[in-house]
Formats: sequence, structure tokens, C-alpha cells
Amino acid sequence: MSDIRAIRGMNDILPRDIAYWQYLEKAVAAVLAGYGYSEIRLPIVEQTALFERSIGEVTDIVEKEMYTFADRNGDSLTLRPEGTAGCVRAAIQQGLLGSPQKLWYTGPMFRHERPQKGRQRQFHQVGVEALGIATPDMDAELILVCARLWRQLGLEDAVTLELNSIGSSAARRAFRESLVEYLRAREDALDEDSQRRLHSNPLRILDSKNAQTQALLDGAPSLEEFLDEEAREDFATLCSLLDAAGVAYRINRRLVRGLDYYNKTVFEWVTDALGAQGTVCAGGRYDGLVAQLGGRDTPAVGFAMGLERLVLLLQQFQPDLAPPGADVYVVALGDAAQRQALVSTEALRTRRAGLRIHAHSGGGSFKSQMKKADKSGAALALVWGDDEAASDTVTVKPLRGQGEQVTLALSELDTALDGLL
RNA sequence: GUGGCCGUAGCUCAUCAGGUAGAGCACCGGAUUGUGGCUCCGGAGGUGGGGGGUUCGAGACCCCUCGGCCACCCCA
Repeated sequence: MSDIRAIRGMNDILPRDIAYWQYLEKAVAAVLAGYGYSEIRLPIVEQTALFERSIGEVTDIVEKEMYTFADRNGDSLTLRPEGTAGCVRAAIQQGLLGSPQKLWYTGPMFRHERPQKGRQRQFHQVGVEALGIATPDMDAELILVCARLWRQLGLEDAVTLELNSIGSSAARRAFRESLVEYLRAREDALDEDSQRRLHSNPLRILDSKNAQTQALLDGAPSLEEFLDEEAREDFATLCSLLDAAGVAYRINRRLVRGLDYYNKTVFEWVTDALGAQGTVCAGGRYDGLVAQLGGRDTPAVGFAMGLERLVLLLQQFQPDLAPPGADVYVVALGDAAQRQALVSTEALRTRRAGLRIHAHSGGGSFKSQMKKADKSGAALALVWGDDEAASDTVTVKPLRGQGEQVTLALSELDTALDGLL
């Protein structure tokens, strides 16, 4: 084994998995096109300050998970840990915000975490952002996009929607104080992690996995009580729109997000089929972010999907996606035959674009070439030997099911293929 | 960053109370010489993750290190 290896947590995606990725990517592009979203392509590297100012300086992502390095001139750069910040930056910088924008993007993201199932250091997201719309019909549409995609992918039974409103930053500040006050009085009963979060990020205690902590929270003040009238109304509107559209959801008053820029609506699509990393898609409103990054005050909502996690779900729920294969395998033995096969196969590819023709290379006996033909999954083998080369013919051999091989004139090949493919 | 389990042929694993490694699958070749799938025969393939230690002797025991999986944490 070579001593040069892939970086930990940065995985190769192999041919055997590509069918799932392409299936997913195609479905995503088609669904988003159906809602009028435009793709935008963004850099993988940005100024470090972009992420510090958007995600939040005291979040784990910024504090200990970013791949940050100095450029040759000393500037601090960072491999993007998520896509929203860069998308907003581009919208501001490129002057896109004169009118509302519905954007999506995809690509690798980087976070230095300990790898485990559904979590790697280089991973892929599709992000969808709607900039410039403040009303909850926008939130509803984004959720409908997700729901349609799950249906498209055959994953509608694999995921469920959790929904909450976390209100304005003022409401959260008031709630945070109240929550901290409540928990501080009971600090000894908190698990170790939550005690730490009490000082760093108290809201995250709400979705602690610790049972005792959760029990303690039953008596705690509720975020809902602190919501202002607008947040309440918008949330009610969103729920009624989802009801009307027939989208099922569960209101989870303890759902909070790990990135600082969210407000009002937050949601998560979760599954119990992936072990500990159950969130497959998540997002929410971030009305303050554009202004925070220097743009004109612009409301926004968005979400991101984790593609590795979705591929894992697809492999579980759609195990029969066909691996890439060939339709026709070309076998040739002998100099004249190989020449004839090459020319005829090229001509066939010109006439039949889309037909997947795997031409054998590397020599070998007819026997060994036929073995390869069989393993390729091709439905037919086209065989050229000395006889065919001398008589301008080709032998067509069906490899699946019944059917005898026939040798016919090259001019008859197309009609023969019509009958066999 | 923390913890548990694990690291033997390309893959899945076995062996061994420590004496210099095996199987299945995959791969290559053959079964009267221009043909696959089934069967049979044969072959190639491992410095046993890497380093150090204990021992007359270690893949097997100890330490370190790298890596993998899962969980915590975090989050998509």
C-alpha cells in the first residue's frame, strides 16, 4: 500500500456509487428548474472573515472546524464550511439584490470533524436560497421543493419534517436570559456538555440528547412564549400553507439551529435510517444576514441538503439503481479484424449516438474477450475475426436470454440491432 | 477534541493457548486449438497498516503511531 493516501475524511466517490450521485443530481436540478430557481456557481475558498461574521464567531464551526490558512500575501482564507455565506456575498457583490433572487448551488464543503457515518471532512451540499422575500409563502415554497424532491427520489417515507420558529434576535436574547437563569439554578443536574453550553451557546442545550437534561427542560421557559406577534403570525401562516398543500410536519419547540444567522422559521428533514447523523436537509430564515454582510437590508430563507446522507438513503431505499454498463461489447481478433472493427464501430457510434458501445482492447483470445463481454453487462457482442474481415460481415451474438448468433453483411447491422436492442 | 471496537491476499474472513500464513469470491490460464454465463483443473497474488519492545522465535503479547467503523460532540 502506498504511503500517499487521501486526506482523512475526504473520500473518493467510486464508479460503483456514481449512479446514485447522478440520479440525485439530476432530480435536484429538475425539481429546482420546475420552481424557477437559477443555479449559481461559487468559489470554494473565501475570506475567513466572511464565515466569522455570518456563521458566528462562537460556533463550533468557526472555532474549531474550519480549514483556514494564509494566502501567499498573508490574507486569511478558508475552505467554505457551508454555502449560504458565499451565496449571499456573491449576491451583494454582483448587484443581484435589486429584485428577489431564487438561487441554488452545489459543491463540496469542508469541516474538520471526526469522520463517522454520514459525516466527512469534505462533503457535498445542495443549497437553495431565496433572497428578498419576507413573507412565509416563501418559506412554504422551499419546503414544498424539498417534499417534491423526496417524492421524486422515492424517499418520502424515509424522512419527516420538523418545524419551529425561533423568532427575532431580540426574542431569542430575552429567552436565552430566561433559560440561562432557569438552568443556572439547576446547573448540577445538567450533563457536562450542557454545562459548557450554558456559557457558550445556551440554546443548543434544547436539543441535547441527554435524557436527564431533556427532563429538566420540561419545566424550563419555552421559546414560544417569547415570540413576538409577527413571528407567531408568520409561523401560523406557514403551518396553514403546509396543511393546505398536504405536507406533514411536526412542530418541535426545541428545534434550534447551530448557525447564528437564523431567525423565525427553522426546519429540519430528519431520518432514523442513518444512525446518529439523522438530519438530511435543514434550513430556515436569515433576515439579518444580508445587512450584516454589508448589503441593503434584505429578508431571506434557505436550506441545505447533505448529499452523502441522501446517497446513503437512496442506497437503502432504492437499491436497484442500475450501475453504469454497456449495451454492446465489441470483440475482435487479428490485425485485419481489429482494423475493421475499429472502423465499423466508429461508424456505428456516429449513426447511433447514445448507444453505449464498449470496444475490447488489450487483445486476448476469443474466449477471454467473450468473458469480458459477459461481465460488461452488454446485451450483445459484435464479433470480428478473420472470416468477417475477409467477407465484410460481422457476427452478432445475443448475450442475454435466448437467441442464436448470426453473421450478416455490415450493411445489415443496423436493422439487426433494431430487432435486438 | 473524548470514548468503544477494529486493521491478515483486490474483497469478505479464518488460522493461532507465540515456531516464519489459509479459504471463499474476484483475477489469469486450461478442459482437442473462433465464443461468455454452469462445472472441473491449474496459476498468480500477502515484507499480516507502520515503528519500537518482550522472546531463542510474534501476524499473534506490550507500547507508540497511522488508518477504519460506530458513538459522544457537531451538523447537512
